[in-house]
Amino acid sequence: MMLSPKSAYEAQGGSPSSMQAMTAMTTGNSYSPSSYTSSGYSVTQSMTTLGSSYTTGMNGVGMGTIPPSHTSMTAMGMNSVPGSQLTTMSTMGAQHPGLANSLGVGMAHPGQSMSPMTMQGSVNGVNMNLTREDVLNRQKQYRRSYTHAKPPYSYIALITMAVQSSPNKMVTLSEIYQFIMDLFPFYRQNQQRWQNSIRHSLSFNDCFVKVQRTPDRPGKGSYWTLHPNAHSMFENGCYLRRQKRFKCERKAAMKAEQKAENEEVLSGAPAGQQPPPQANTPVHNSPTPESAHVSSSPMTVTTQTPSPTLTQLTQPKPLAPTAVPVQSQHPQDQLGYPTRPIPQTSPMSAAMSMYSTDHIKTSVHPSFHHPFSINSIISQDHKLTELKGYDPMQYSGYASMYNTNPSVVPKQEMETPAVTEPATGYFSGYVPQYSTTASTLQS
DNA sequence: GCGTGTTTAACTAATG
DNA sequence: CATTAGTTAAACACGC
Repeated sequence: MMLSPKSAYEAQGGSPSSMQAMTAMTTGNSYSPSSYTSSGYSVTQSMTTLGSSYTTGMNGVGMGTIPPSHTSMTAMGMNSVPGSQLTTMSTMGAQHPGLANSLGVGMAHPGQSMSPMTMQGSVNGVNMNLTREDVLNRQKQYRRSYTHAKPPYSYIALITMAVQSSPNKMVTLSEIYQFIMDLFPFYRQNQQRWQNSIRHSLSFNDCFVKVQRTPDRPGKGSYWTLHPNAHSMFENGCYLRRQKRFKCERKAAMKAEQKAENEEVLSGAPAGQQPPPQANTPVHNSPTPESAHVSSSPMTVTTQTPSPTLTQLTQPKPLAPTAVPVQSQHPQDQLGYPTRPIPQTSPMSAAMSMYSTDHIKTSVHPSFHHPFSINSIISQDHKLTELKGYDPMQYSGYASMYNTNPSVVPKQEMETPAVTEPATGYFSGYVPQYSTTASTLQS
C-alpha cells in the first residue's frame, strides 16, 4: 500500500477537521456508537455531559464513520513518527485525548486511583475485566501517546494562541514557533514542514497583520499581530475550523486590481472596469494605513459576520480579576486600531479565552454559547486551573487544553505547580521563552 | 547560509 | 457536487 505524504501525515495525528466531525457527532442528545475495537481495546462507559446522556466508545466517536483505510493508514503512519507510541490508541483517540477526557471517558492517569472495576473494557467486542496493572500500563501508553498526537487546532488557531498569549499581543515568527513547540510536543518534530505552513498562514490570511520593527527595536523578522476584526473569526463557537475565512476585501480588491493591471500590461488590452473598492461593502472604523507601520496597506476590513463596532471595541468589557488594561504599546495602537483591554493571562488561559466565546457573547451574540465549544467543556474547570497554577506540560500533553478537571488530573501533578503565579497574574505555570522580548517591548 | 516572508499549486476534508 | 478552509510542498526574494 502506497502512502502519500499527506496520508502519512494524517496518520500521525489527523486533522483538525476530524475533530470537528467528532464534535458534530456528539451534538446529538443521545449518542451510542458502537464500541471501538480496531486496536483490540475499547472501553464502554456511560457518561453525562452538558446535560446530555451519552454512551460512548473510547473516543466518544462512532468509529464506524472512519473508513477502514484510515485505520490501516494510521497503523502505518505510527511507525513513521519517531517516538510515537500510538500503538493502542484509535485514530480519533490519539488526536483528541483531551476531548475524550473532558467528556468523562475512562481516561485515568498514572497515580490516579481507579479501581479495575471502574474500567471495564472489551476486546473485539468481548468484555473483559482489566487488572489494575493492565489499566495502569494502558494509561501510561495513552499518556505517552498524547504527547505526540497532533493537536486538533489549525495553524491559524495556533498562531492566534501565540499572539493572544503575548503580553503585547504581537509576536515574532520565531516566538510563534517556540510557543507552539513549548505547548505541543507534537510540533517538536518535522519542524520544516509545519513551520513552512505557519509562514504560509501568516502571509496568506488577512487576519494576521505584520507589524514592522521600529529602529529602536532591531532584530530579525517582523512582529505579527491579529487584525482587530479577526477576533470573531471563530464566531461559530467551534474553534477548530472557521466557517468563514477572515477576508480583508479591500486588500483583495487591490490585489485583483493589481492583477488586472498586470494582465493589461501583458495583453495590451484595457483591463475591465474595476469597481471602486468598498463599493458595496461596509466600511468599518479602520485604521488608516498611513498611520501604521504595517506592510499590508489596505486595512479596511469587512467580514461576513457582524463585526464589533467601534464603540464595542473601545468599550471596556468587564475584566477578570487578573486582567490588566492594555498599555499604549499595544500593537493595535501602533496600527491605529481602536483598542480594547485584553486580559493578561497565561498562554493556556489565553488559548482558552481565545477559544472562549466571551467577546462574542458580549459584542456580537449576547446569548451565544456553543454547547460544544471548548469553552463550554472546560469553562467550569478553567478558572480553577488558573488558580491552581496548573502546568499543562507536566501533564505531558494538551489534554488539559480541553479538560483540567481536578478529578481527572493526577493529584500529584496538581499539587506541584511549576511556577508560582506572578503578581501580574500573567500566568500560572507556563513561562513563555519570549517573555524577554515581550518585556523589552514594554520598555 | 539561514531565517523570514510571499506566492503558487495541489491536495484533502468539511460544508452547503 | 461545488465551494471553501486548511495543509503541505516548493520556488523565490530579501536581508542579516
